[in-house]
Amino acid sequence: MSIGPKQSIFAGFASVARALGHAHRLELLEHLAQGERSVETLAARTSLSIANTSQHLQQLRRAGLVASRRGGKFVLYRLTDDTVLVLLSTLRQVAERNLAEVDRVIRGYFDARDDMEPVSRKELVERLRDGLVTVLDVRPPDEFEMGHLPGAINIPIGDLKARFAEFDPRQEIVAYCRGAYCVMSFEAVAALRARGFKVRRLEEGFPEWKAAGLPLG
Amino acid sequence: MSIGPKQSIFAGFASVARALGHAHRLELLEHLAQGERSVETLAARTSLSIANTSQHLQQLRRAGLVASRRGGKFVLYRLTDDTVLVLLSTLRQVAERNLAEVDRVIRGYFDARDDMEPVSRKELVERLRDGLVTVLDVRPPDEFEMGHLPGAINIPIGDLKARFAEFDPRQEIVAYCRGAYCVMSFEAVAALRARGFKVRRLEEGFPEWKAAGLPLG
DNA sequence: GATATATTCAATTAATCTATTGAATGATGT
DNA sequence: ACATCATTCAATAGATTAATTGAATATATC
Repeated sequence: MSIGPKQSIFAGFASVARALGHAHRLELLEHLAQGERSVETLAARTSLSIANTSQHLQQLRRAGLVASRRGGKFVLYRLTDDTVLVLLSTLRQVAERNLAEVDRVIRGYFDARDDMEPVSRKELVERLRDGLVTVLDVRPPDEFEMGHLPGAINIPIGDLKARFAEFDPRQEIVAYCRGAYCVMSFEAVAALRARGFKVRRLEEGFPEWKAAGLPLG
Repeated sequence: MSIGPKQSIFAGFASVARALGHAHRLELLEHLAQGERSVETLAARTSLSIANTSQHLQQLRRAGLVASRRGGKFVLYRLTDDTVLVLLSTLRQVAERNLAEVDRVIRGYFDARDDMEPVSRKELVERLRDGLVTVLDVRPPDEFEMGHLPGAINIPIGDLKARFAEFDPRQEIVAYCRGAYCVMSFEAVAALRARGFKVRRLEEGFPEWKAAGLPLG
């Protein structure tokens, strides 16, 4: 006998949750949050095989989390819509708050590098208006090209130490990256502070700024 | 070699998502959203064996989604906090919007019984102030006892037809239940409309009303 | 049409998940 | 201390998921 409507609905919800139930797929979603990407590029960024990447993307697509289009030889994947970002953000908040292991990694790695309160999007919008802040995007250049905060300068983390002279020591720096736990913005803050700069991270990352409808560069 | 902090964080987030990845666990969470419950009661409400219910609850607890306490012989489970509700709500929105199978069940069953826009919490707060609406809670009495909307009358769905006389035909009725797809409120709306009453559903259910900090009965 | 590139599919293996069953554990009552 | 009730644990079997490998498919170029 078939199950009831309630069970069917819950089965559908569960299938979305299962699609999020692997670290590789969450990482793929974080990359797609920066913009549309091919399988090959995603595989390279995540160090997964192309076949494995493709399989994970199929699962994400079947769950309605990503969509794809053909662009010549390439199949380009993107997030289906902004509610996927909200879902990822809420998942993160529950895990941060309630999982001891997650809390341990946050304290042991992330907070050890930057335990200051990140700058809210609202606050940064005001600071940008006043023109009294340097905005630093530490993502790779191709992600910067796909979209960035207004007035942001793009210095990938690997180039940072070679480009310290570009910063005005009198201005505070706000650094941002792909998302709340993108290692690069934490490393950038640690490195800049070690050199005496006043620097904080932006809460979350570029995708959330964009989804909030805030101005882009 | 151990994985990096980013991978550890994603693994933690993924474990929360996996815990949501089964229809039985989502149903258990919906029941717990109404209030604290014992394993035995949850098993009875969901028609699962006690051992199976206990196993699913262990997974939910390990994922930080539920917590438990000993109350004499009984172990009482509850949702860890309100962000779990937000997570469930967002999961539902993504599934509603992006999964064809979920859309098919919604249209074929739920919308077939009530395709009117549900009443928002904000709107109901205003209508309650004016005193021009009847609020109907169709959950079982024990859930009603754990908490309900102000002024609500409790008529479980099985008793509804025997108690039509209790409704003032001049007043609109707003019916609510455990959540957005609780079958009982849809059936109640269909039955009352068939009898000529003016009736709509409340958006979502009691847990969301309570989490919004709105007054309780 | 042939070749190269990008991607997906199918088969296989290993790991993980789910439900069941019966034993073990904890609390209560006598 | 023993019996009863409620719950959890451990073992097992079957189902599902993940990664790999090689084949198949789709597109672009010549």
